Amino acid sequence: MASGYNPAEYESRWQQRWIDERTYEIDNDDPRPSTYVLSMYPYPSGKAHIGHVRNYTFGDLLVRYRTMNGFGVLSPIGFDSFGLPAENAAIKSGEHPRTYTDARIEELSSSLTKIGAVYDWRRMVKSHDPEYMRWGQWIFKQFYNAGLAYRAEAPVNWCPGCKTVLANEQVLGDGTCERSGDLVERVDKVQWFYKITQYAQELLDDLDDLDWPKRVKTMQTNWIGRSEGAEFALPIADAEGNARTDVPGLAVYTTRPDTGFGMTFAVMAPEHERVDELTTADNAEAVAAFRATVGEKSEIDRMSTSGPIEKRGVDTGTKVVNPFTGEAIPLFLADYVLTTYGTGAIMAVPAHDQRDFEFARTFEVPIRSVVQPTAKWADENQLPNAMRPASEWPKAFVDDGEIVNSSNGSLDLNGLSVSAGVQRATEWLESEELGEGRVNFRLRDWLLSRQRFWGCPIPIIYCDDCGEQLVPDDQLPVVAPDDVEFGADGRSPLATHEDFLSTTCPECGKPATRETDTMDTFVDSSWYFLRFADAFNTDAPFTADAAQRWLPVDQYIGGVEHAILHLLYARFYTKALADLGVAPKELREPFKRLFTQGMVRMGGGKMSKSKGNLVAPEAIIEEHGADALRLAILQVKPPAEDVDWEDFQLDGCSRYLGRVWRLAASTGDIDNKRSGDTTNADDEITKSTHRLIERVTNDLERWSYNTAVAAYMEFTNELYRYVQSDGGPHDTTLDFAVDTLLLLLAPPVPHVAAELWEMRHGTHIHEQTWPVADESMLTVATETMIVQVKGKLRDRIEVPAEISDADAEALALASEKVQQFLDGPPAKVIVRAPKLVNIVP
RNA sequence: GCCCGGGUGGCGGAAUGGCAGACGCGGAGGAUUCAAAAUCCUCUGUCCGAAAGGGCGUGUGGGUUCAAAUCCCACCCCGGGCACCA
Repeated sequence: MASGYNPAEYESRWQQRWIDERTYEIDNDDPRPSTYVLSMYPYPSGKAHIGHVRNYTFGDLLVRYRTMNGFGVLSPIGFDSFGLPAENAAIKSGEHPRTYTDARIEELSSSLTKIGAVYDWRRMVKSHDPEYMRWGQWIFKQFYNAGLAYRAEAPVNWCPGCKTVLANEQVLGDGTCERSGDLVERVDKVQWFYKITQYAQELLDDLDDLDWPKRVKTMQTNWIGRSEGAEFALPIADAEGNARTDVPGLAVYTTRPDTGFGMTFAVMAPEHERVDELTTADNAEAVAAFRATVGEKSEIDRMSTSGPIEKRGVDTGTKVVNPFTGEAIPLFLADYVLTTYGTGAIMAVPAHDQRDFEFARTFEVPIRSVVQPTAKWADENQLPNAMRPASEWPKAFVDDGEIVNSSNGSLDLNGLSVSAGVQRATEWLESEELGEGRVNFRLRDWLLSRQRFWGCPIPIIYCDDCGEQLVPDDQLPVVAPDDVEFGADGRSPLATHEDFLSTTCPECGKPATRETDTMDTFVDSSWYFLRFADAFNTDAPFTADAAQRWLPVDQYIGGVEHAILHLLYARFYTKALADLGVAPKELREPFKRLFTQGMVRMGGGKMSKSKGNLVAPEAIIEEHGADALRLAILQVKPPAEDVDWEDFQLDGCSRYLGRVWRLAASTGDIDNKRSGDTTNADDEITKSTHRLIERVTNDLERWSYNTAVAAYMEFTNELYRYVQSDGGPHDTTLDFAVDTLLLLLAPPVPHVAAELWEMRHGTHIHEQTWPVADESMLTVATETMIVQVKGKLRDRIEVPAEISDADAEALALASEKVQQFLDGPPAKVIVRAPKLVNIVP
């Protein structure tokens, strides 16, 4: 036997060879069919932890597999290198974020190399690279000129910990900042926005054609939140309850115009712009008091339903007219109506909306049923008689039912279903010129400005005379100065840096000031995958031709935590760039296929730097080798699932690679090898080899890496038995089996496969072609036919693979074991030759 | 509350209507060795049985089917997302 498996001897040597020999560098004129495999570029936090290793192992396996399949694979890597941690480090230590970040990139790059991941490093993109910033700012300008970037005052999310505003997408469900965990405050501020809402419908529609995990698509669908309904005006009532014509009505939005006859009050958001106008003198004091309490509340308090409901609304004293019934109804303010959605005012139908129901109960507004509850619903709610008045219901009836009590001189909804009622009521509103059908989205525009230093500056200059001006192209990139001091107060030093601030107006040449806000780092990650396609271009962010050559990304790999942040923004950017003619017109989506891998946990919890439970791969690689670590990652669990570090089986994987090593390194020394004609046993090995090719190829294609590892192990076990068998192995049969195994192992464990292949052949395994199974070798001579009696296994019989149904049935019925369970001729026999016969007595 | 996943040995998991538990970990036994490590081989769901063999078994309860971990209905539990969005 050859010397043992010793990865330390050769792993770094192969890593260096892949770089020196430019094995995975690829040019845009490469003649091979192209494919683009991309793992989400990492935030450079320093040395890799085991979670990184898992993510980048999956991508690397695919790059190597596709390369062996004859593709010219674009496999780039970059770093999402702007962001708060570098700035926080600067505040703490005084080290400039750039030097800090460059050092972290160095560490992470080195880690990636040590796990055997291969990239075209020439194409590296770093967010903080001035050349990348130049084009990022240039793109901002195109968006600005197209009306897709604008500045506006709006209620925004302010994180007191990060001292910056956040996008809606960065505020967690509990109202805290996704980064610092601080409670986010709502403040009015002038900020920069991208008009992502312009693409809401397309972002929704195009999800259909993406080969993405269903749950990610669902999350985006929910986030975009399309709803169909009607927008119409409630006339303001005069003292007699008649509609005034001298003031415009109050616009409301509803998805249930079918329940218009059940509207017994209306509600405005406390921040609604017409509150003062529509409050009576008598109620002004109460309204002012109410608005003050709402203003004090945090978003969380406001969202919680635990507070006393009587504190959550106030009567304006004004009445509006329900256009369906002609009745004058009260107008309230309530904190459950949001100013940012729809028109900021609603028609309230307490019988058929739970929030309206609770509000009406407290404020003693009539509850009028206009949809007949179903008997089932009445039953579930202990209402023996569904006809009881709605005021006695325990809750609102919101399901489909038959519309009742709903007619006036020109509209009759009675007897219709909810959906038919919605349609008829909308048509009526339109014909009466009261309103129209309308689609609303939950999605808001993307707030992109950040009051931070370590980000890409927004290329805007403010001039007292000329107003907002774009920085001219020849002055790009706008780069933050180096001579800055980070104070302990956490504010961006940009805002107070005189040399940075003062500039001249590009229009009139007079003194002017720069915008000091920087862009959200999600802007940087919204087009880096396009830059990779043309990374050396100094005249443009990329050419449409280069983008056409590589995009969309054929396989994108990353964490599900980006489902509605990065993955939505990148889709918007791609669509906008295509419409602006920067990217190819046809490029509507950036990522054709998406795979979301699970994360690595520790002790059941998330691994994180702050918890101090990161597992560093270095020590593991030293002890077991990078290949064993990669194999353990693949073997332990399906790649889409979260995994606990405790479940990794490094010893087992190490042991397995040792078995492969001894088998492949020693086949020349086996002394009982035969030549010449092959025996049945030899032919079975050859067939198994072909079956392995088939199995592994299928498993790699369907991301079933854990079963692929099982297949390697099973086959290796079979080869061990074969080598040790009485007859001994046949020389070419064994060589074929071992060589094939090595080829199939090359993507998951690239170093050991390369080393063994070179020992055996003197060539480079990663330049070999992926083996193809011979169809004719996948057939077997005999099958084990299972015989069931009434679905229970009673016997197994070896039968020829091409046995007829009749023969199979006869054989099964003749079985002694089967006979024991039969007392007479069977009632029915199901035959699926050659796999199964099921006898029903 | 709504929307997605998921629930299988001591553990990670396999099985896309047809032999439940592949493969690995852990465990037991054996070979090799002066001994050990390493390595190699065998066994390992559960109950009854000396064995042959048989019963039971994929969260729970029903159903469809010759046949269900797999499909359908109801429920329980775990994980994730969204959540006053009118």
